[in-house]
Amino acid sequence: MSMQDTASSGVALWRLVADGIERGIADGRFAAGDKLPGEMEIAETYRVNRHTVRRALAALAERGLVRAERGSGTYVEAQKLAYPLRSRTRFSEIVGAGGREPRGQLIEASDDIATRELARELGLKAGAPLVRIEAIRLADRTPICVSTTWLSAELFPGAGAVFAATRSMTKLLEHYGVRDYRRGATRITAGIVDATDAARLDLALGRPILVVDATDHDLEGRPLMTKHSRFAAERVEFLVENG
Amino acid sequence: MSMQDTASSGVALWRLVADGIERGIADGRFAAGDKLPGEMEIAETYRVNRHTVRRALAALAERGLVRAERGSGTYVEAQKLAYPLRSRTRFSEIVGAGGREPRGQLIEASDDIATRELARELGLKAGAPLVRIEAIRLADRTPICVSTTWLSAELFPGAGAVFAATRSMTKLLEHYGVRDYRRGATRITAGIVDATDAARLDLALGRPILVVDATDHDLEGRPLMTKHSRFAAERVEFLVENG
DNA sequence: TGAAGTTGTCTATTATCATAGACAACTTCG
DNA sequence: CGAAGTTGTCTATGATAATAGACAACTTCA
Repeated sequence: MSMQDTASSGVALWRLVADGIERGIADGRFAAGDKLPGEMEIAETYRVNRHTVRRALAALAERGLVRAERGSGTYVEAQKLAYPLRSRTRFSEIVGAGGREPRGQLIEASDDIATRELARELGLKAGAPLVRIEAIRLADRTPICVSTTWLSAELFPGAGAVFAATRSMTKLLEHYGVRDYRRGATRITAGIVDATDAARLDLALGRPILVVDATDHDLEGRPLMTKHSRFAAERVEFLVENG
Repeated sequence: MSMQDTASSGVALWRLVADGIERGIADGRFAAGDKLPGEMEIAETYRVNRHTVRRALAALAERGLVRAERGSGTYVEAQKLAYPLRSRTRFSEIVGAGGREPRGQLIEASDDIATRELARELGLKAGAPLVRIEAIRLADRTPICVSTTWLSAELFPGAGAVFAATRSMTKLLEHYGVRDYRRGATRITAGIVDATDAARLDLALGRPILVVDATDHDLEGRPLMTKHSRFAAERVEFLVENG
């Protein structure tokens, strides 16, 4: 198989190889710390040139998923991010606990108007002015999730700019004097990634995603913000703790 | 966006455009007979060169999904294949009823050994010799499903060669003197396509598939063959008729 | 120490991807 | 008819994708 001698599918060969290896890591065939097969062996199993394998491994290494050691082999770096769903959920703490570096980045901030549903979640009237923040969160260099967050524009004026500077929801709330907050009910569903999120999460089109809807409250129970998050299903594992 | 000025994702631009249009057809934004937007307009919405759009449309036209009319426009040809699940289910009849030409093709035939589960379905002992047939079914030039079929090697010796010649399970059974057969219980689940099936079905990696497991019996209730089929979810719609 | 196996780097070639511009051929509609 | 809009075809250019072969640099292990 190659881009030259068969009808092209529009998907580069190295991407097929990279996806195959990533799937192997995701489903446990290659565990964290494991040594991958040699480049030659991978090339033979996929019936592909060794350079094509190297392109695939380079893409995975660039995301921190594998690490090559000259003369020795290529090793699996990452594992599924264990993501406990607790009342006090902080992305940075969860990622940091796994020894990885949390990062956040603003994609877009804009003004919005509360739908009836958003208003109910936030304890506002329908039509109330909102700030809508579209952000992506990464562990090391691997995108984990994209979130759409809505806050009251009256309570948090200029929230978009503050998030762009701090890159953290926790610090954003601190900026407005909120010292602590808790997560309310969380709804989890699954779906297929759309083209926009696929590009943001560096996911192949149509891969499964975990969809999480949740609203955070301050310690008095007043709603602060409501979120709609889409997680790359193959990179994260939710842990629900009973009790 | 282009292959040149951004980090490449390993998926060709024309494929993204083609997938977008096909999704539009699948979810009803473009109905059968509808005129698509002009090539220029599509190019603008995807921010892509017109030639790239033409490449995408050519791929869809080659599969019979759209039809271009010079000077007029490009029109949607296909619609989801309505696939009724009845006791007497024949792929060729279902496809023919929709005015499309059914095709079947052998991918691979090999000997196999009955697992406990396969043996139970076929009324054999575990370890009994089987013939395993891997086949793909198309409506016109669009792949609809890939099936793995197991038959008893003792009852149907050389079944692989017969299927390769006849390209039809019904004719294969006729060759061995089976004049009619009925479908037993059918189990339907969903999943994500793997790389092998994705290539066979001309599906993007990770797209949803409908997984059907079923066993066919002769009129006396003796099991003939058991199947494991994977349908491209976006091209087919199962109809379950009550009664 | 030395052989075998591994990743890293280099050159080279061919096909595909994407863009750009121009014009022909055709349909639709006023 | 004639203008506007559509698909079809041509040439051209630069960047990627994939293959092939060779050799260096390094690690592991007997």
